Amino acid sequence: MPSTVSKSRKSVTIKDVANKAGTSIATVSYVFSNAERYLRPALRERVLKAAAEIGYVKNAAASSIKGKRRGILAVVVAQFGNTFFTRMCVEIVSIARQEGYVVTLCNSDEDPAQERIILERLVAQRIDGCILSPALSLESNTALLQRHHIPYVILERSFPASATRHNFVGHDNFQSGYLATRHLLAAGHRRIAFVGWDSPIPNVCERVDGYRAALREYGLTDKHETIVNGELSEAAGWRMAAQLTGSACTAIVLGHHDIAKGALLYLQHQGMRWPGDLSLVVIGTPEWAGVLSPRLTCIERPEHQMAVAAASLLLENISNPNKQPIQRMFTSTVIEGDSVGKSETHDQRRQSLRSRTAVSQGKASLR
Amino acid sequence: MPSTVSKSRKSVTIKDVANKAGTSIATVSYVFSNAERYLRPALRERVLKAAAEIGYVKNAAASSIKGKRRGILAVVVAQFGNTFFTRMCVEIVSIARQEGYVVTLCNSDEDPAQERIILERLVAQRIDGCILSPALSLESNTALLQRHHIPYVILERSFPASATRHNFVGHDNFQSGYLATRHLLAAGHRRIAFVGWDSPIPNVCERVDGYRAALREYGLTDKHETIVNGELSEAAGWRMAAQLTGSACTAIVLGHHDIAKGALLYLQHQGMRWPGDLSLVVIGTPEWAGVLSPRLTCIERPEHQMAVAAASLLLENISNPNKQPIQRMFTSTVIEGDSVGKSETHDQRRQSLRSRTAVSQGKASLR
DNA sequence: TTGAAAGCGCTAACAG
DNA sequence: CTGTTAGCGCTTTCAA
Repeated sequence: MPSTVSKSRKSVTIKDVANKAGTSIATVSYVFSNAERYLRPALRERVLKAAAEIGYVKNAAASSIKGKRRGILAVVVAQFGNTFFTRMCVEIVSIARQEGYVVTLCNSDEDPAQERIILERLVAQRIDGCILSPALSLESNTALLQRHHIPYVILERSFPASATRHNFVGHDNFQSGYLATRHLLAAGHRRIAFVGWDSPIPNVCERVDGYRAALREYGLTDKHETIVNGELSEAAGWRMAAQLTGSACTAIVLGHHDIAKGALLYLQHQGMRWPGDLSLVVIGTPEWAGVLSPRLTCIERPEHQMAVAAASLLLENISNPNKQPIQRMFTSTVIEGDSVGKSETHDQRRQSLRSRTAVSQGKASLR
Repeated sequence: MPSTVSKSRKSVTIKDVANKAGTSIATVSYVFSNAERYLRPALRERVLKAAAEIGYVKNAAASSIKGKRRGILAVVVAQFGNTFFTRMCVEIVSIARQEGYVVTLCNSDEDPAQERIILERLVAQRIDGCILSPALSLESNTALLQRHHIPYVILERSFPASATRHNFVGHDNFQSGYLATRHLLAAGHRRIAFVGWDSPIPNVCERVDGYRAALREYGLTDKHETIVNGELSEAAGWRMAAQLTGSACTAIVLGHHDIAKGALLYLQHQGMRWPGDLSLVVIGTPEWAGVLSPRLTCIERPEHQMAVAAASLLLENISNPNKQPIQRMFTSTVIEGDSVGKSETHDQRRQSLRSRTAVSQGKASLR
């Protein structure tokens, strides 16, 4: 794979600049990498001028093998097309640039083996740091980063066990599932389905746990649970929605936006309307949620805060590699749309509300 | 900015492997970078084993200063959040990985100065090649790449003048505007508005030209043109849609999906329905186009083909730097939704159709 | 069949 | 104040 590059002409080096400016390569090096060192302003100018004339740009690769930082960060995600990650990437890239880094974005496509290859390639590049959203809870991949002393922060996908050994930034999946469900419960719904994603990563399970916890809080047992899972695709969403139409459910928590899209398509296909025929809450904020009419009620994860936190944490760890790893967990909020209607079990609801703590975000907006 | 990195422990090098395996660094180097050179299988094995044990990974940066390729490609786009570019990026990254490259994605945010900084940083990294979607038709930025002999291909954003001097992959913006408009004309509409983006890049103008050409083909003069432009934002889309409601227009070509979103929001806010009150065609394929009901009719750009073409062209140019630059232009297609209805000027339309060439894609789907 | 040694472009003591 | 010089990790003659 690594073949020789047939450079037509050699690229201009520090030596060329030195010749042109009539000085030594050391001086040129100082001009470009050591602001402290005092140089006669005239000399400095001469070097700069010479460099500009012949178009010199310092070779960061050569510089890095002498112990200087590389100027490259990496972000490795499992679902690059997922807007949740895309948005965070945009943010991270922009923060990194302000600090003088370029960032390499990689997509493991939910495949741990791919992830391994990518990480090895990144280690080969001796990147300065890495933000990783692991495809699976594979400790062996983070071990690789550790062995090469590459600072990293785990984003969103968590390691159940040894959490405190890693820097971590994520959002509370349990709380997302809980919030979505409570929102529907507060609107009076008692038969609520959860449409999820049959995944090896823990995130989804946590959302289901949140769903369950909310039901329990309203005194509902597992007889009231309706949980369907499928693979992560629109087609699966369509299928699962179809599966649900026979059921007694009056509301659905859509656990992932891709699945939500398929489900919605099915509902429209069947001529069903929301919130009339079915109340809906989706976990995530797909672009289309606000364009649909009636608008969808969403659970918004704090993408911006998470991106900022991940980037800062990484940058801190680069400047101080001995820093203790820390974990930061963010919570989601309800973005009210018009897809949640009052259920017929209206009276029950009022009782519920009275007997419990205030459910501020649970106010259903009725269109 | 480029500060020293305080490496806690030095990373493992070729020398460590040589020691461990009881051989010379030359041999280790051959094992890892020259498959041709014959080595006693036993020795090769010994080296491999030693390397695995101490976790050696070749330093690509050091390797590159001896003339080996870097293993890094870059993609620089002007609107990273734009799904059109995001989708192509995903594709390009995946092709590049198969060839052993990691890719650095950068976002110039439509700012030529940012683009300049980014490109300088990439040159400093001595990347092997670059796919660039320029913020503006700034030749000076491509000149930088040329001076450093970095192969590149221009993506989508074209240089009007010296086109043949660059590798180029793009789609025909004129044709997109034309197709959208003709689709509406064929459905009988005669008062068609074009909602565009007031941009310095030529793409948008080309779309408007296509719009005009289609009108002319149907015998309509500039008195029938309604063109509104604003900045590139949802808010502007909303405003422009508002501006249009008073007009006599029965159909709108939405020139960009961000603007389309704002416009749609406005129409919904006003309680207007499509295609009943207004027929719509959007240039681009936003995710939400298929979720809306009725679905939006879209002009789809061949993102996949473009990404493949750009990546292959770049890879070809890397292996053969003296290759003549080539230009590849792709065309769009109509994705029929249900947002185009027959206009009242139905009779005019039939006449038009008879007197002209067949307008195959112009078949309106009536819901 | 292998290894010694001369660099690649750059940095940083250390002299002058 | 500036330049000489010894490497950084790796590749590649060239000699053994």
